[in-house]
Amino acid sequence: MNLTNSQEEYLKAIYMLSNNNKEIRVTDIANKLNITKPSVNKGIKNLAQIDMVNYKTYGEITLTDKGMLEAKRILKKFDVAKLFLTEVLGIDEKRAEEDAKNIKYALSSESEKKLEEYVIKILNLEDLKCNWNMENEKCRTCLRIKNKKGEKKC
Amino acid sequence: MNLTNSQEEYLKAIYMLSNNNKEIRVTDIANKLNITKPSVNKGIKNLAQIDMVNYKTYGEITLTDKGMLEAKRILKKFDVAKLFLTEVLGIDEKRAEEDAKNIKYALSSESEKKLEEYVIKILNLEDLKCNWNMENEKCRTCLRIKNKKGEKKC
DNA sequence: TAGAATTGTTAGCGTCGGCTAACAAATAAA
DNA sequence: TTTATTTGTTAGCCGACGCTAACAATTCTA
Repeated sequence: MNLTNSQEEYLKAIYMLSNNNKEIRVTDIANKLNITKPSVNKGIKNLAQIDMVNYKTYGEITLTDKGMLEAKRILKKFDVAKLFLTEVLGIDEKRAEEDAKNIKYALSSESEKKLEEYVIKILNLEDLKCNWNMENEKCRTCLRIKNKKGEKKC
Repeated sequence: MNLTNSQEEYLKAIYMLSNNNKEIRVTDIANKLNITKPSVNKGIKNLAQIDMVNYKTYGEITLTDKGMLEAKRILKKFDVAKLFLTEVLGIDEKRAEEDAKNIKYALSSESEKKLEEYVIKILNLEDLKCNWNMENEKCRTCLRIKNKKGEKKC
């Protein structure tokens, strides 16, 4: 498939926004990614061409099945990198998110797998199947509300 | 300064090649980075403009003082990332170098610092001031030949 | 429902960083 | 020293991905 980092960021943004149960608009993505609407427009058309998003002029933006799979793969990588940065290295969340965004693209799937195993081991977790969506305080997988004890998994 | 990843790779390549005590030519860099000579030519002219390398048409390519500082900073980051991947995660060297190349660019200096501290702690090292240059089997800092026991530092 | 505000699109620009094709300079060999 | 080989440069193309300016469609509101 080989998406660019920019394309991955679009898919990630759409996926995260899709938790809010409202139509996703160009403006939402532009705000989330801090880029202009024309850039988003171009990027989305681009992703529609490779069948990652459903989109037609002035229409709603949704992920295709293919796009959804990719988005989940991307988010997983991002989550693993962020978790490592925050929980293992002790980096603050803002900084960690910024770095994880780029690290996720740098990590081969092999390294990601190893990093995930490492994080699980070090933090004494059972697994990382469930990750918290920091966006809306729900787990991305099971959609339960994040508890107040700051637990890392469901 | 804010160099691009491509620019960092040029500086890193020049620095590593400069251990061989022979004139660095466009071809050397092209071979090392696996890109074409015209691309290198453009890249080097670019770096000369921002005073990172000394270069004039058909001439030798060397790092300026500024370029040397940057190169060392870049290599350090790369080394830390690679060491983490190989020694902590157990990733094979080829893969680790490929990933570290990109990770080094993704890491903020803050994350790099924390990662370095972490690697030092986990591997029970005193420090990372001396790193092996895997290219020519000499330590980048003290230039001693790598010993056969596979020691990680001088 | 008409006009204002918001949202979305198009066109075109600029930079980065590769590439090929073609040629020029330098070096090596006959 | 003349030719062949290697090395380096120039010109120009292309895709990715931002941007602004201008305009079009849609939606909100008075």
